Amino acid sequence: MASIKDVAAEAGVSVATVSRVLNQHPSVSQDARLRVTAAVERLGYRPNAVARSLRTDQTRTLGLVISDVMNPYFTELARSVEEEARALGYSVIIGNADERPDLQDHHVTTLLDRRIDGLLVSPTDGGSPRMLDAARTGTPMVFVDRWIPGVDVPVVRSDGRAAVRDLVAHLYELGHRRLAIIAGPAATTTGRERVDAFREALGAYGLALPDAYIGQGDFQAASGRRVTEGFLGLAEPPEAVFAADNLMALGALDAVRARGMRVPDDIALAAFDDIPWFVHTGPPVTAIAQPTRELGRAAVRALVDRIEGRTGESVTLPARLVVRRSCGEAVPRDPLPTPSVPPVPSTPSPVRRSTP
Amino acid sequence: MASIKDVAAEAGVSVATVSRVLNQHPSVSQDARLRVTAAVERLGYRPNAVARSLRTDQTRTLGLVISDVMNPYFTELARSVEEEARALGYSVIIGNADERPDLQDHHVTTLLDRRIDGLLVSPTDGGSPRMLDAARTGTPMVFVDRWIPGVDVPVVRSDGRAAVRDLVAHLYELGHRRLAIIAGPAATTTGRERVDAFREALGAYGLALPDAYIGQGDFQAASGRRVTEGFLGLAEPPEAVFAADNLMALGALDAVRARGMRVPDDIALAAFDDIPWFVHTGPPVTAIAQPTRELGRAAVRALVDRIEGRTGESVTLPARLVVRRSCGEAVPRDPLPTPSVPPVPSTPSPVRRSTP
DNA sequence: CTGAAAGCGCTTACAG
DNA sequence: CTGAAAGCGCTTACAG
Repeated sequence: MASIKDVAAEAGVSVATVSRVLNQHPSVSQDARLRVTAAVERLGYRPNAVARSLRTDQTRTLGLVISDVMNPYFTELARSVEEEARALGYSVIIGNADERPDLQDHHVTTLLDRRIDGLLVSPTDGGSPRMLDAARTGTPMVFVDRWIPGVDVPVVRSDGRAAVRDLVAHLYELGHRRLAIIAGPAATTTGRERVDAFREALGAYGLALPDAYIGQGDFQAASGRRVTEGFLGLAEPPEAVFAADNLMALGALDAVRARGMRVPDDIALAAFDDIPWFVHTGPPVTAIAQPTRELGRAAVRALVDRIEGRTGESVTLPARLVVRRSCGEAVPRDPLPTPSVPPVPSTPSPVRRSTP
Repeated sequence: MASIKDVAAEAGVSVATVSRVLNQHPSVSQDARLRVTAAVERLGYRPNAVARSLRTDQTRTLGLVISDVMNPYFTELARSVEEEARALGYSVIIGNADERPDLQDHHVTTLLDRRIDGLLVSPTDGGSPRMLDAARTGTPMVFVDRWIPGVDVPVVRSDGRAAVRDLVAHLYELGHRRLAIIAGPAATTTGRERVDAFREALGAYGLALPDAYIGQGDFQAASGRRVTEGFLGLAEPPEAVFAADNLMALGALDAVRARGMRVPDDIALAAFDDIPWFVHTGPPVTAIAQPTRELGRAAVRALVDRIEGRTGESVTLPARLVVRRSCGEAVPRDPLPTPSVPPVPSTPSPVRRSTP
């Protein structure tokens, strides 16, 4: 592969001049510029980003450590992160933690070894020593979706409290009183917050959230199935189940189906995180939608701000309820599919019905 | 961040010795080794992968350019690629082409600039000049899923011909005679092959595939919707529609639903590529499942073989039909979810019914 | 406007 | 077994 030396020789100038042309340095003669660009063209030369990084001490690369790529919510987040990063002139390297702290650690280490300019993390747990260390030693860093309390890093996330209140109101209105939740890992903020928000919303209706109605999941489908089986085996099973993410809702559907029961006739179901498939499940699933694209964008902007010496602030965007038929609403049909990424609503927490 | 010099100073040896310890070079005294490892520990030193890459001319990184991350099939492929790469000591950088040739080109260029050791590509089109160039100039490369004819690069893919035959047999058996297909882009091999296989299978039953029953899609949901609307508007609409990927099947479901019609009562539907959600759609969708994990694994192995100077051969694995209810089968219920990634069957093309 | 030279953080023959 | 030195491909003060 041609190097800058080859280009210099071909153009009859020094490598310094070639470098200047490549980096649009102003003080290069028109003549030199022309000869260099011609030589670059002839040789099909492309600068070696590795060498450039070593010299400039910047890789123009962002690391994104995500909890689980197979989760459509995170896939979409990753996509929007890459999009915004590209627009700002950065590449992104994705590390998939698969909800495993050890894997998360592996990726943080690898990314840091590669000297990425900044790190975007959706932590799987309380934070590995290496990650905490990176935060402390000044690696530009931003948390997305989930965060670690007590660590001084901006957080870009959405607030689902109002949407959870709307969901509980919706369930209450439909006559459901025994409401259960499939929680995420207590080690994650989203795992804890969604339970808290749910409990608080129930409280407003004078409803309790007994321990038996809090199932411990891990954000993976299998745990949703397991927890739901437990719920269905109770002497007094819940009338409605709220899954704290879309994969556990999938597992819940599996469990209900395996029992030969039906949603919403036998049990109501709702999920945190809306995804395109929820429009097409049997029945379509009522869900709380996050402004995923906007979260990804905001996270990248905050991180790049930090990298480039600007402030880079935390951002919280509202989530909103999307009502479908899985909680028992008496709606005959769902005529139009809901777009998976609706625009951010202007009002704090509008309840949107996918059936006009 | 501590450099190798700091470690050398701390341990009282030369950087050469530090490097030898780091790379487990045998000829280092026990004493030196101990002092170095202690110094590394104390300083929290991590070697700079950028510098190492520049020196050794290898990045231990694979590039993966994928047609569309939001497509669950490719997400799963990417996941298994990363898994296998990690097992072999490589990282992977994913570039999402979003089915856009210009984006594909952008990622290929970026990846090459970063001097990745090898490239895994699922081409979105006939191949950009830069990619073809990379293949010609000897960048280790392997095609996955899709490939470009005439380019001397190993191909790892699955063969869906037998499964498509099984699908047509299934549709025929259920009484369907007017069969249509939502095709992928003609610029992709999978786009062309699936139509060919379908046409060939129809021929075996004396059935034709008229032009009006070949809808041109682009592997994205919107095109599946558009094409299906066209089918439904025909004087003589098809009785069954075969979508060449899962996203277009999603779009087809949208279109049918928007018309106030139902699957399979009004029209049968089947898809290429099986995904976990197909178990839960209304109705569960009959699909052709690829051994996705195995494809990812095989692709990485072939690529690493090439990188490390071994041969690296093409691999073709069979796809298989998974029958559910979307084609009209008289099956009352689907008691157990189909695993999204079943083991590779030993027989060439077993028809698997998800309902025993 | 231009070039020679130093240096980014490593690895690795080479000599001892 | 060990170290001094060269060199990977760039960028960038510094001098002219």
